[in-house]
Amino acid sequence: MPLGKDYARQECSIARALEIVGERWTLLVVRDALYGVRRYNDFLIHLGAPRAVLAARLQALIAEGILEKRRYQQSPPRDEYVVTQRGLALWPTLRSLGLWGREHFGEAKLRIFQHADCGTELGPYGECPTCGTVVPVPDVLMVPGPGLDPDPADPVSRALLKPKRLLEPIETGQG
Amino acid sequence: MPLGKDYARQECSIARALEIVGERWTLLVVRDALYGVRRYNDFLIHLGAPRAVLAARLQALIAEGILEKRRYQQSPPRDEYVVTQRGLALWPTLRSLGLWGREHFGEAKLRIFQHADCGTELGPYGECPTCGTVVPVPDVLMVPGPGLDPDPADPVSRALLKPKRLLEPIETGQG
DNA sequence: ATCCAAGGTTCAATGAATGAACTTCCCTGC
DNA sequence: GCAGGGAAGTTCATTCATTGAACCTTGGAT
Repeated sequence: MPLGKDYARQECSIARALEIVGERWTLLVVRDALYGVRRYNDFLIHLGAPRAVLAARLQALIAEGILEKRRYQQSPPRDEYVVTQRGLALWPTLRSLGLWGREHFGEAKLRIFQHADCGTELGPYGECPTCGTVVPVPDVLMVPGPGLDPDPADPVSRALLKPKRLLEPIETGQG
Repeated sequence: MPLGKDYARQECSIARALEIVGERWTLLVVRDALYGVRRYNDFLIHLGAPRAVLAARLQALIAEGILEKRRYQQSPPRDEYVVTQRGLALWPTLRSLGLWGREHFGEAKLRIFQHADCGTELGPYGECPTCGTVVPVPDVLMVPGPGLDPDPADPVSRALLKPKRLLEPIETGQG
C-alpha cells in the first residue's frame, strides 16, 4: 500500500490510532455519534461530507469496532449507527482536541459540557471539579455556548441546540 | 475551496482543530517535535514522509504558530524547528490518542511516560498519581517500553531509545 | 400505479500524496 | 583549487483519494 492512510514505518500507538481515525471526516463522524447523531442522513446533513465518503467511513468505523450498526425498525428496514465502548473511549481525545482548537483558534465558546449531576462545567480532562471524579460520557450534559449560531439552517444543528446528554439520540422533529 | 482540508460547514472547535492538525502526517510531525526531533532530515528519516509533504507540513505548522523556525548555526545556515506553547498544548491530545491506540489496537507498551521528579508513570491525563499534579511537558520523562524494537534501523529511532525528557533535543550521534 | 424518503452506489473531474530525480549552499579533504 | 558530501529543499509525472452530481433500490404511503 504505497499511498493511503497507513503509517507503515511508525512504531507508535499514536500512528496506529491515526491509521484508524486519522482520515478526513472520520473524527467528525465519531464526534457526531457521541453527540447523538445516529442516522445516515443526519450525518450527511450535519457533516456536509460526500455520500460516498460518509458510507466508506461508517463502514470502516464499524470494521474497527468503533460504531455498531443496529436495526431500529423492520419495515422498511432501517439501521442506525451507535458508538461502542471503543468509540466512547475517544471522548477524552475529542475533548482535548476541541479545547485546543478553541483556546488557540476559536473565538467564543461554542458548546459547554457539564456534569449532569451537579451542573458544574467539566475541566480540561473531562473531570468534574466539584465532585472530583471523571465524568462518564453518558453523564455529560452538552449545552449551547454563547458563540453558537442560534438559528442554524439544518435540522440536525437545530436539534443539537437543545441541552442534552451525550449519546442521547437527537430529535430532528422529522423523526 | 471545494476540496481540501477544511470543514467549512462545521461550527465546532474540533473541526477547527482538525483543519489545522488533521491532515496526513501533521500530528506525527508534532509528536516528533515533542519527542525532541528538530531537524528536517531527522523528521524525514523518522517519519518516512515524502520530502515535499514534510516541507509543506512544516510550513503550515509554522504559519499556525505551532512550530518555530530557529537558526542554530550561521554557516552553513541551518534552521531547526521547535515547538511553541501552542504546539506544547497538543500534548494532552497526543497523549490520549496514543493511549486509545494502545488500549484498543496495540499489543505491548511501546513508550512509557513518567514524572521526571519522582519516576511515577503518568496517568491517562498526563497527571502524576504520586504528586497529584498535572506534569508540565518538560518534566515528562520518556523511556522505552517492552514492545519497542531494541535495534531499529534509522538513527532517529535509535536516539529515541534513550530515556529522555520531552522537548530535549535528540542526539543522533551524527550531529 | 405513482410518489416519496432513507440509504446507499457509480462515475468523471479535481486535488493531494508519492517517490525519484534534481538543485543549492556551504563545508571538508586532497 | 577541485571533488565529494551533507542538509535542506524544489520539481515533476504518476497514483490515489475526495468531490458532487446523478442514479439506484427498497419498501411504505396516496
